[in-house]
Amino acid sequence: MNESRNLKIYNTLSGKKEKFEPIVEGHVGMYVCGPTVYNDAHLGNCRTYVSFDIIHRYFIHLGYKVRYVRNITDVGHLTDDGEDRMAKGSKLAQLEPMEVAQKYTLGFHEMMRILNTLPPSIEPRATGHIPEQIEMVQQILDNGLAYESNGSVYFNVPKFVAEQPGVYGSVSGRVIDDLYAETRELKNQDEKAHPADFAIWMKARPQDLMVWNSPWSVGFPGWHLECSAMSTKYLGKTFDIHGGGNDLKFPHHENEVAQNHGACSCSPARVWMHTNMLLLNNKKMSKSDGNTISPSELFSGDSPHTSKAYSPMVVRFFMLMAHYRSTLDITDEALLAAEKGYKKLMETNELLQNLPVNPANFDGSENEHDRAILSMIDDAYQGMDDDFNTAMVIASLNEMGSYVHKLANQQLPADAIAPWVLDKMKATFNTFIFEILGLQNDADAAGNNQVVEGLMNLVLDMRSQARTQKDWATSDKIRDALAAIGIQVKDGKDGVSWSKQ
RNA sequence: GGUUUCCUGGCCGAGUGGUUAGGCACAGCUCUGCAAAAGCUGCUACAGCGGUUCGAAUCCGCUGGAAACCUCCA
Repeated sequence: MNESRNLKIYNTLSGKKEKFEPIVEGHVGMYVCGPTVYNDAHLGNCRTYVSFDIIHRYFIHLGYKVRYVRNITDVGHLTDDGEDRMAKGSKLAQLEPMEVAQKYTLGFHEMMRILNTLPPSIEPRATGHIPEQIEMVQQILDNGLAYESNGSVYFNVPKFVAEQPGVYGSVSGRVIDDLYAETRELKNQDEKAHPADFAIWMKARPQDLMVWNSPWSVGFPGWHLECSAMSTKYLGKTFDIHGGGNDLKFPHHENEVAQNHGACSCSPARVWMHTNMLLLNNKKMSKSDGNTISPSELFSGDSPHTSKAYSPMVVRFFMLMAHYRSTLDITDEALLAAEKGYKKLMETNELLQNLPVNPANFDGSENEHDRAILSMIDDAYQGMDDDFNTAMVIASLNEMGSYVHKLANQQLPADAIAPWVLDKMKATFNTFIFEILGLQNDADAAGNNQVVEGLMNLVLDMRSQARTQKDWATSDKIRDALAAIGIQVKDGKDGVSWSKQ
């Protein structure tokens, strides 16, 4: 456990950054609302889960034992026409509902793997926790905070507000009176005692396919219940962190909190974290209104919004250049900038790891360069400690990168930096880039082929010979031919290197 | 209509009551057979108008603009 850290996290409940204090020393329990698997994962989902991946990774880095729970929603959400989403998708495709869920679950996992996110500790499915949800409905009924109406069960919001004041509205910052004033045309309004009430169990209609037996009717659980039931089951009644996208604050998270209170009179999570939206054309990306670019379109370049393909790691890096609580606008120009920045950082790290550490002629004193580098390392940690500010981390790494290049180019003598400081910088780079930011080096994957490596060495060796003989025609032909197939030759001071574009 | 958030240099994007974020682009230079690559240097902004303050881009107010939520959504 790294005792020196002073991690602060922005808590939606208080609207402030708070020092993180785990409930159980050395352990972190974190629940994040997962995807609904009735469609391909879209980039917005990816951003949220990349953001929480960083949080997950940093807790691990700090030495916490983390239980990270992220659910798969494979049932229970209604569409505008009142039909269960999963059922709708399955009817269109003539597939079993669970077949649809399985297909998109696998696709989601593949996308998470491509983006190099660590898997959660537990990934519970809503359909696998129907008994737990029924039990929770019963508890809420027993506590008098819900009522049955025509086979469905509704959460009694006004009663809850009266009995446990100050809770409802605390996540979304909504005022109760405003909520009550929003008398809209909603579904099943006639069954509800109050417009603000919401279903925790829905009686099925003939067209609903995914249904279960319950004490009240054959039906399915309410839209927010799964997270309440599953977080309680795996993390306890009160746990450290609950996260999700900004757009889930209301009604999803608000109702979730109400359900937990309604069941056990206790607050589910101490800290609520919300990630901000990914923007396209300066608007929220959204499946429903078509303002979207899919991950695969981004990776293949097959989109009207981009000029070329971007690798998953470039996309991940792009996301990390912004803070998770800020909106992030996707533009081709910004992606291009991220791609260059990513490649440069990777190359800088290669350069750094290959710098010789030479303690022999070091005089033992700590100089201004050492202090500057140590201060930058500290900045990187402070960035993470300040509500996971990855943008600050990247800035610090880039600043250190300037030193790396100066050393590599001998603009600074090799012994300008204390050996132990250089060692520490090497370790810091590796730790931050690969462990905490979770980046992978695309170049490793591309060049990790002995045949290619051998051929390139041969070709570049021939070019070097031609150059020694001032046979520019031959050397330029080799260079241009390689460029034509996307390989860039880089003539450096200490020899030739190459990279795939 | 209600609630909330945001408005930073050519672009993206951090941060802060007084001192260079960083990246990309651009310009100059170094290196180089030429080019590319790489490095160095430069480019110093904070929507507008008021107020608080010794001092505000940072706090407060107003105006303008944008977005999110209020309906499934990460």
